Amino acid sequence: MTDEKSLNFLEEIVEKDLAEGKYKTIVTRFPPEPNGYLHMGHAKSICLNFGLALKYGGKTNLRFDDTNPVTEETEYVESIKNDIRWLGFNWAEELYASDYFEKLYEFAVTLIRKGLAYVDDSTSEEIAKQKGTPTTPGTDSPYRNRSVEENLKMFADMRAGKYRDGEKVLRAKVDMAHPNMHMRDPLMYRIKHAHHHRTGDKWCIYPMYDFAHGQSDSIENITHSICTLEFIPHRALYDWFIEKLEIYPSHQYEFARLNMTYTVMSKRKLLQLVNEKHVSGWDDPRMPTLSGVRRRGYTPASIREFCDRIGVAKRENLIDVGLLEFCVREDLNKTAQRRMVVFDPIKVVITNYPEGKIEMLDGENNPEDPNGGTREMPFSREILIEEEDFMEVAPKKYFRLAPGQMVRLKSAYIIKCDDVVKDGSGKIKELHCSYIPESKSGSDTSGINVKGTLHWVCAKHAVPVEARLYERLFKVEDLGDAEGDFKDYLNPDSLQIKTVYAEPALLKDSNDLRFQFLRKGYFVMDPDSIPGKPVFNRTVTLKDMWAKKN
RNA sequence: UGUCCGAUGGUGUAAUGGUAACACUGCAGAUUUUGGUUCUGCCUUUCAAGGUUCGAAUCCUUGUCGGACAACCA
Repeated sequence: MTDEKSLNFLEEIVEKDLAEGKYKTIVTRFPPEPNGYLHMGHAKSICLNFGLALKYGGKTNLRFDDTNPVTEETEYVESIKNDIRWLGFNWAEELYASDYFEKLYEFAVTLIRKGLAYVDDSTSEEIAKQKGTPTTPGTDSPYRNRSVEENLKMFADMRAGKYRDGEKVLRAKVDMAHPNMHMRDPLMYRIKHAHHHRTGDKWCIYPMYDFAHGQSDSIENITHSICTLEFIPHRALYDWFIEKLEIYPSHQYEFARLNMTYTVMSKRKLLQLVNEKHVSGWDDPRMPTLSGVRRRGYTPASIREFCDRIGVAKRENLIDVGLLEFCVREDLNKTAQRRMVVFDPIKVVITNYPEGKIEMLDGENNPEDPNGGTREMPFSREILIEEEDFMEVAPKKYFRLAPGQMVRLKSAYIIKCDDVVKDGSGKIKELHCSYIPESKSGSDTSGINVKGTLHWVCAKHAVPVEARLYERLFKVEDLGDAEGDFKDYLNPDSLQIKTVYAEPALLKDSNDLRFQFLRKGYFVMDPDSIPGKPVFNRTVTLKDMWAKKN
């Protein structure tokens, strides 16, 4: 292989570390907090962490960062595991920060003994005031110089439940004048008499992120701890705890999180959309959650490809959602079986076709796949075509049906439009056409060349199906840039539901749930489907040069 | 008005002192029983000013712009 792909900056670091013998093998981790559903931003992180280990022969742990019992639930643990597996990755070990609570407690005691941590009675408001501001130094807490013995005793009492929530905290003793706000005596432990999804009521003190994450990495011998840019200022603290504790030195590296056009990518905002019922749930096909894009019909391969194409760097970015759509079209074009479905039907009567005759025609399942096989579709005197495929007065480059004009019916015959039948109000009721018997698809001896090919369904055999057509959730490209409430920019037309008419094979001999509705887009069957009432979600439309120009 | 991070076509990402490239988008054309796919071509790029150097997107200085940081969240 000569198609050497250039390395991203993290791959460069890993290769350098490996080459220098710093590590024999690398260990990464994916550390979600089980307080919400995974989204495309997580997919980027998952592909990065698991991808790195896969590429360099290391391993990746799944570690739930469950240090805040108030917001975390087992339900989320299950959905997260499910999403990672769906994406196609396997973790080496399933771990929890809460597994380390006892160890973390010991670490805290160690720091107290070293005079590097103290129990503070200040209220949260007082502590906030002590912190100062980014441009002015903080001030020491009046409790900063308690004796080691007193701190040890009080910390033990905190654990023993002798205090109420918020009454005391454990703080690291670093430097209240540090230019980095995170180094101004950060909190290590807070009191929360809350039930934890794994440890139950065993604990009433819980470590903060900064006192849990790095140490958890260290315990697991994580070599490369990869997180997003906003943790850059935390790195000094991450290193400080590891240094003072003299434990395995994991290292933190930061990359820029994923932003996509026309959507939001924060758990908080996504939760809001769910709670305020702007969408049907976390798995609403318009959501950028993994459960949402899965239901929308995106394939794991297309998402992995997307994550590969967007790259990894440290600069802020806003990825065009069109790239995601490109990736799924690229995948589905090769794999999805073709079916014909008419959305806005207009009846065509083929006047020279025998009444009562039904012919079974063969149609390719997938022209991109030579082994894709064929399916049968009924053809008769009355068929349905798309309303927009006929124009009474056609512009110059219109290849579709118009009075006197000929088109090919896909996998069937060439027809010519002879008559437009209207009702009393002048509305078109049906089209009268004649077909060319010797133009049958596959054995065409007519010698006629037509420019346009239309999809169609047999009127008698058409199966009504519910189609859910999705557009972008928001009206503006860059939500980060938009003034005011992001919900003001919701696209009111992001979901359109309509009854459409499908060829019978859509519901019969199909062993896959993903299809290309010819000339319409890629669709996937929705779990809302019940026997006799199928529902299909539009994953993405086909590229349509004609529509774009008109 | 502090510390830290960043700045390359419309959007992303490369080029690691030696001809600024790849993908997506856009535009034009060819092929096509999907106005799809495929193929071809084109458009468009180094934040600014100084400096180092034979040579700078890359190194140095200053500036400009964007972002992060003051939750008992992660």
